[in-house]
Amino acid sequence: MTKIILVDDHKVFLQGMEALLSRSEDFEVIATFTDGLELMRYLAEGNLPDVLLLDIEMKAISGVEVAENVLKQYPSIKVIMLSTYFSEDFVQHLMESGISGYLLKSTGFPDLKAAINKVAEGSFAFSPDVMDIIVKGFGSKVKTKSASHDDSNPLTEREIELIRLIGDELTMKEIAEKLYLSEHTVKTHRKNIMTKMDVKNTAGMIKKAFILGLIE
Amino acid sequence: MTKIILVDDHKVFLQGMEALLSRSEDFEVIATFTDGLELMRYLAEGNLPDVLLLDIEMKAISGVEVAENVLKQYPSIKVIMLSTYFSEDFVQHLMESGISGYLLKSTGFPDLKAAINKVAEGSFAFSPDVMDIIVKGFGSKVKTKSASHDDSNPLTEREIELIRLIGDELTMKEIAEKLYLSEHTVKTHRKNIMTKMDVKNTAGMIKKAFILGLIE
DNA sequence: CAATTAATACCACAAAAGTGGTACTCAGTT
DNA sequence: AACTGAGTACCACTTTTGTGGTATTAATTG
Repeated sequence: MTKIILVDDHKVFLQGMEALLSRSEDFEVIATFTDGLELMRYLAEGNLPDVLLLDIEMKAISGVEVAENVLKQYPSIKVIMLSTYFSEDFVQHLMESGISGYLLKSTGFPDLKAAINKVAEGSFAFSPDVMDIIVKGFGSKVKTKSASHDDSNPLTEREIELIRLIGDELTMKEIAEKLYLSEHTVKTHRKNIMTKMDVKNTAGMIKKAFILGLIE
Repeated sequence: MTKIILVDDHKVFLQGMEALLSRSEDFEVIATFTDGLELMRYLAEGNLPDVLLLDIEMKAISGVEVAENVLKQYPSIKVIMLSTYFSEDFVQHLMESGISGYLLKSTGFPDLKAAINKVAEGSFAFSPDVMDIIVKGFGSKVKTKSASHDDSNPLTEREIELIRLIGDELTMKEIAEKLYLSEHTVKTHRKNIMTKMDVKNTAGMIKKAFILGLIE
């Protein structure tokens, strides 16, 4: 019997998943949460699942942060990320943090069940598309370590704040006014953000921020 | 017994919803689809549901287009849109097309069931947050019809193509080269896109495109 | 056939974004 | 006490976006 916790900010999804998983004898959904903070509180009370299914796109705290915290504090918990999209560097970063799986939501339920079982047994489970990326990624990593960008990615809180304001269509000048900062400062932040995110322009930044669940 | 069709490109979500709905005597899920084209084909064969639950964010064809086609061709079908986000003008536009409901995925299953029932009876169902927007929106619509932007929104295929390329971080020049167009043309397209989408800059455009399921 | 829409192309100017630096301060860490 | 990371600030320069027009063509639709 595999004990599972589900986290996703879409309640219907959560309930649907619970219904599906509960039909199987192998799984027990011990709790569901719509945000990472509640989850952390629950874990702190000593309620530890075998597998944690974690949606990546969450508003309050991004799924990535939650995953990292959980893995650091409770290394015995197997974490499977669920996402609509995939992003190469992103998956790599998460793998270094120790996730056991990364599945796309376009995956069917049978595959999901199989994935949970594999992970519960200590193995790994990644969507085929994701596997491609991983394999390719690791190949290029060995060859061109230097060409690889800053993979100690973490955007600071301030930077994420900036990203959101940029997403709200504010210009650097407007952001500077709003935050009582110099326009120079804001431009520096944006510059750093783009370097960290490895994007070329605003379009890429906003798109990636969306994929990473940083905005909306 | 309400006949339901579900459309969402996340298979797990689809299967979860089906499981949940099937537990109730009131509902019968007659089919599920991961894209709009298959749905249209199925409807064309004469398989008509009472209620169509339609995810808005879909890659191939956006949920909005699907909704409009369905409503035009099969006015008897009640359409409920499911979305992660809401956007004022967007909801208004859809309402003019005749949708019966617009729910956020953060809605719980009980509310969803209630919504389906209401809609099946010929009523409407909108998430509370969405209601706020509608009420506010209609207020301002009466007052400042002129201030309201172009609500005959439809982006052309070419425009959507451009949006995707912009999202891929290409500049106007690069897009022009790629598409064998003059840079002027590309700029004109972008200008029109921004007017239609009612956004101020690239950041807004990409964000909205994401929300509308136009990219990724 | 007239009207509309999509796609194309051009112009000129203003406003931002993007590039590539340096550098200071404050907290927290080693 | 030295180091690091986050946040702040500045400079100079180039490129791209964004604004606000006009206009032609082909295709579609009323």
